[in-house]
Amino acid sequence: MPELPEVECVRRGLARADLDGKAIDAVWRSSHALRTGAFWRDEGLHWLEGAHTVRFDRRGKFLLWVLRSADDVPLQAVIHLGMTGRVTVLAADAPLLPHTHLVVKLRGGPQLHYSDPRRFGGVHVDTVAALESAGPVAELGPEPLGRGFNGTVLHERGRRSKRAIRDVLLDQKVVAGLGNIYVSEALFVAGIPPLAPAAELHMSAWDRLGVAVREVLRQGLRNGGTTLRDYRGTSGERGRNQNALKVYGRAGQPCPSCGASLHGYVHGGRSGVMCRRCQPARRRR
DNA sequence: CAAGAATCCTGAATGC
DNA sequence: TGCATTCAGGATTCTT
Repeated sequence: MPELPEVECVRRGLARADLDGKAIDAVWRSSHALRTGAFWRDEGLHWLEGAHTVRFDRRGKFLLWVLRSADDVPLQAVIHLGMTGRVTVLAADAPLLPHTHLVVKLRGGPQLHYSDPRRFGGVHVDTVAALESAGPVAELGPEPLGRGFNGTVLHERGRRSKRAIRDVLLDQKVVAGLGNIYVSEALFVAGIPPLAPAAELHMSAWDRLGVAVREVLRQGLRNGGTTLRDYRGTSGERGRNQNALKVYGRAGQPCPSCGASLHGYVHGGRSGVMCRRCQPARRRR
């Protein structure tokens, strides 16, 4: 499941593909619906025709394709990869990947394909002006790898919550870009039990968490993202961070720190992994 | 307001 | 071997 490091790797792949300034010649859309709802619509897709790429940005788990329309209006294609979404840069004559839902043909040859077997992802094109005032990107919390993010920021945004700290970290309005994998990893690194109520954490725990969140995300980035099953980069390449995960996906295996058997759990319909000895409800003094 | 469940979806993994 | 069932989960929406 793509989280911040995976989406950032996709962004970097697109930035390296040298697409800036290339105009869009054609847009093809499959008949299968992608994510729908109050925000996600197909209506803006036609704006892509004739637009050209300015750059690729990212906010949390959202990939932002920054464009300028044919009549010079600033646009963004907001792309969420959901669970199985992939953005692939392909040559002009490349065949469609399975479950391709959007193909954008650029002048001079290259194509961008959006494929997504489970269709939990979405693509939404709108003016920058509209996107700044409404929609999921407008409501995101701070970037965990951004300047000034630390335990104090997390504490400020989460300390009043009675929810489990793991649920607070998964809340994109609290901090943008974390999912199941990196939350499990960060809580392990910080030595905090996932189900501890956020309001009961000491400041020292928030500080450790602020450091740990950045550490695990940076490691994910360095390793080209985590490919447990579906994630691929813009050339179809797998990440390598799955080999570096300390706890996620390793339930039943020995804790890399103390050797105790790692504990898999489900909470709020989402699974996680922890070490009961290294992440005790009450910390040893 | 918050916690939990249902919803969307397909392919891989598991069960018999 | 083959068919049926289960599971996976990000974000939203509904229910309690």
